Amino acid sequence: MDKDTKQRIIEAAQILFWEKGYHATGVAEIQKRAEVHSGSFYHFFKSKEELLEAVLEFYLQLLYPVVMAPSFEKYDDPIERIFGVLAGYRTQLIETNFTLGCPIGKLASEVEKEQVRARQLINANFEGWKKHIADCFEEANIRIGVAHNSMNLANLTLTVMEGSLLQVLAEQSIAPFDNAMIPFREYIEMLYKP
Amino acid sequence: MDKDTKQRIIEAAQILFWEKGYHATGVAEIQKRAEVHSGSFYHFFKSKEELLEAVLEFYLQLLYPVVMAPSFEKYDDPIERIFGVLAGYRTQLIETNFTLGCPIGKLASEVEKEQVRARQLINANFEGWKKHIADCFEEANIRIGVAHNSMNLANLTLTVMEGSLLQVLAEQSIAPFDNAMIPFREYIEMLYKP
DNA sequence: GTCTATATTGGGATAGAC
DNA sequence: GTCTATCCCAATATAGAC
Repeated sequence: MDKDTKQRIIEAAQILFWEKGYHATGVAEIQKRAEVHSGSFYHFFKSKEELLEAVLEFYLQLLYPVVMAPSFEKYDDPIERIFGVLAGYRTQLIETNFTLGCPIGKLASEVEKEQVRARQLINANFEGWKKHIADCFEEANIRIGVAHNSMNLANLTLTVMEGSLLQVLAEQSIAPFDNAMIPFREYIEMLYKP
Repeated sequence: MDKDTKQRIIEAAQILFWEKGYHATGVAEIQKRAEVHSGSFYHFFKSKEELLEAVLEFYLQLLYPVVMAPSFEKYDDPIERIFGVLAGYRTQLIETNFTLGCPIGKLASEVEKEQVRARQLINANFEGWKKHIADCFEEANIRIGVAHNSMNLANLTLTVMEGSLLQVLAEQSIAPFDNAMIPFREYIEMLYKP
């Protein structure tokens, strides 16, 4: 059975915003991809911005099952889980020939201060991401019997991920990601295997 | 004496692209800010994209004198020079109430694959930035008598800077920057003071 | 809820006099 | 090199029948 119309629009917008960005994607293009006409579109969303908010809410739903779960199910070790999540972004970049990085990061750089709700949702996505990663660091603390600030480490992890993805997309090469991972991993291992 | 028209256009575009981004800035807005009419604008630039390229070339000129020099002149120690450059971004964020981050990073996230020349110029800016920072790491190697991969460390530095700025602008708080700096600095000091 | 047709604005860009 | 006026199209959004 077909997904309902509203969800088809959200998913069409999601992929287009991810590929090209919010401003560069036209409503007409979203309608075409979703196979929906203008009347239906504006029946569900009163504006493009409202659709953006729906997309960001959808990302919030996808965060655990799509971003975290594959790595969390593959690995038991909490540190491996973290690097597994990062490896997921790496794979995505390679498989899409350096087209798809982090969709939240992309939108974060385009959303303006006035778009209050969209900003809140971007922050909720970042916070959720960091929370899942911080939980891993926390578990590593417990297992290994040390005490590092797990939320700060999660913050650094997101920082390294976003910063290297920006360069990967600019350079169209995986090198900045791999080159950042080496010292980042070295640092984390130093903390947990002193 | 007034700056010439072409330069006034470039500088108007530079600040607007920095504040709002490339897509969100209209040519009419640039003309107004530069106090130039449409005829003059298109006398100098055949398109908005060509102007973007001129702005990126201008950034290449500003890289050393504006971004690097203030810190390089303030500090003699190469590692302090690096953190001084990073502190410059921090100051800019605070003083502009979290409006102005890294202009190249902002443009990097908006420019599409097809904008070949603009992409090259973005990469040239990133490469130049990393080269200056790598030179500092290299000098630290020599002074301290160790051997770390200075270009990889410069890559990590840019990564941490860009990744944390993205979060700072999203959250409208300096915390992600400061929280990333702590472990980053700890890592660098560990390399050079083992 | 969906369709076609259309309103309306603003975008980038051009024409041609001066 | 600069001015005013304007073109052209794409953009978001709406109207109203079905």
